Amino acid sequence: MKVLIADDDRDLLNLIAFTLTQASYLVVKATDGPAAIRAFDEESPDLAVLDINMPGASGFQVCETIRAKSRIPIMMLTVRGEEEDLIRALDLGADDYLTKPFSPRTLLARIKALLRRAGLESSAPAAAGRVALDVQEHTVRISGGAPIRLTKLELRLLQMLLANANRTVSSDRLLVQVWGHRNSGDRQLLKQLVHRLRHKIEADPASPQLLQTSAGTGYKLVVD
Amino acid sequence: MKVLIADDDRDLLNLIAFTLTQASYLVVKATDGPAAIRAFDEESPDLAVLDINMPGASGFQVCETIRAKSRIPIMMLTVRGEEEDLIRALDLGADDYLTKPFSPRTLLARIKALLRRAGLESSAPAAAGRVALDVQEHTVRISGGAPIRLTKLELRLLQMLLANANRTVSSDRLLVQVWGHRNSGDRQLLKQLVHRLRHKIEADPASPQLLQTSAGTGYKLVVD
DNA sequence: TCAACCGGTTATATGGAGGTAACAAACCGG
DNA sequence: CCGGTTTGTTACCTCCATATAACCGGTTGA
Repeated sequence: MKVLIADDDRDLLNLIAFTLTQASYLVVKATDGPAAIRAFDEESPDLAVLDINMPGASGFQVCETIRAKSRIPIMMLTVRGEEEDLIRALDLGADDYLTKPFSPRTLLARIKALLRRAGLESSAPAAAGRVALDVQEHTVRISGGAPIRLTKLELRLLQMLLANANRTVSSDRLLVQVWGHRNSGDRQLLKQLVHRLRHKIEADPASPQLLQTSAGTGYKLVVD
Repeated sequence: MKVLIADDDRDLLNLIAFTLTQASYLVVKATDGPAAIRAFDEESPDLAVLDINMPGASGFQVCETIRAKSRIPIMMLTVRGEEEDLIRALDLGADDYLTKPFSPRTLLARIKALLRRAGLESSAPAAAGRVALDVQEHTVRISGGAPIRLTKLELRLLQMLLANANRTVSSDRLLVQVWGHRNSGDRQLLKQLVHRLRHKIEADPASPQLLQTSAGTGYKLVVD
């Protein structure tokens, strides 16, 4: 689990980095807005912690930029007494905020909560019905069969479908969740991915039992 | 395994000492800064636990003094709400911190973690299945064969993999654990290290039985 | 009826990840 | 200071996941 932290206060940055590292997160640091955006592009973190007051681009701009490309959870940091900032931050798509000063432990707890909410929680081996997903090993087992190895994208897709087991997920949502950006014009990618995944997990890929199509909307994972 | 504890609160000191003694550590006690430094010089402990607020020299000074002479793991104790202290402590080279109040059990767990990280773990020579690691001697034995000498990095890599035997460990995590910092862009180092280690421990390095790669994720040690 | 659209399939190009080798730099004990 | 070992760096190769494109059949609605 990789976390991007952006704050121009180097001491605070290091303290946060240390705390998260101890909790076995991977940390990517940035001390100003442009660096944060660069780090986001290069490292593709799973979560971002952004200070609002930073030189270069403000936390707002960083938040907006990231949101334009990705749906990862974003937590904003602000100083007490500037609550109106928060409204703007949440408008721009931030998921949570924390008011300085805060204890490292608090930050850690909130980060865990965010990740849990985003369904990215590291440990939990997600499972529903006959589909058992092992995120760490990148494998699925269907009806207790042999583990099937999945690629990164296949795993993401299954994660999303599994999180909404037995319910249709729209193609647009899947595109955003799996690829992070992409306009919904890019359906070809999803078609391909579904096709490949079916060949891996379906007994008869021509008539899918698990990964079914919901015509005109999207796909659903039927787990019984 | 010898542990130095410095805290001016005698009750807490005794509680910690008792806990550690029960866990079969040797304990050296000090109730102020100068005593702590003296004890360090005379007893050469393997790890130090330092309260930040102490009469005489503060925990900071003690930390600095010890760091100037030694690389033993240092854990700082502080009271809740003084997080800025931690920044300074970590700057001075402390390895971990704990906020009072804490449970003895927590302290013990963190101490063990520190020792493990430093490769000083007292407990049983790490082993799982056919892989037996002797951390002191920097050697492995595979299926009871002859001991194989390992370099520092090889040892650490193997330690990490052994600690998660039969489970995939992500490349990013391995990089952080083995090299300590590093941007995760530096996968080449890991590739090389894996390559070298395979040539040492695998019967046929071209088709690894022990140190297997999990494509797109990382590596795992299969010990059966 | 037919054109537009949707979903499935196949084929091919491309880029990144991992393996290997060779070499350079740093380290270390004598 | 020397020689060997360990670690870091660069380059190249291969393979596979992903991206891109084209084609097919079915459905729908003008």
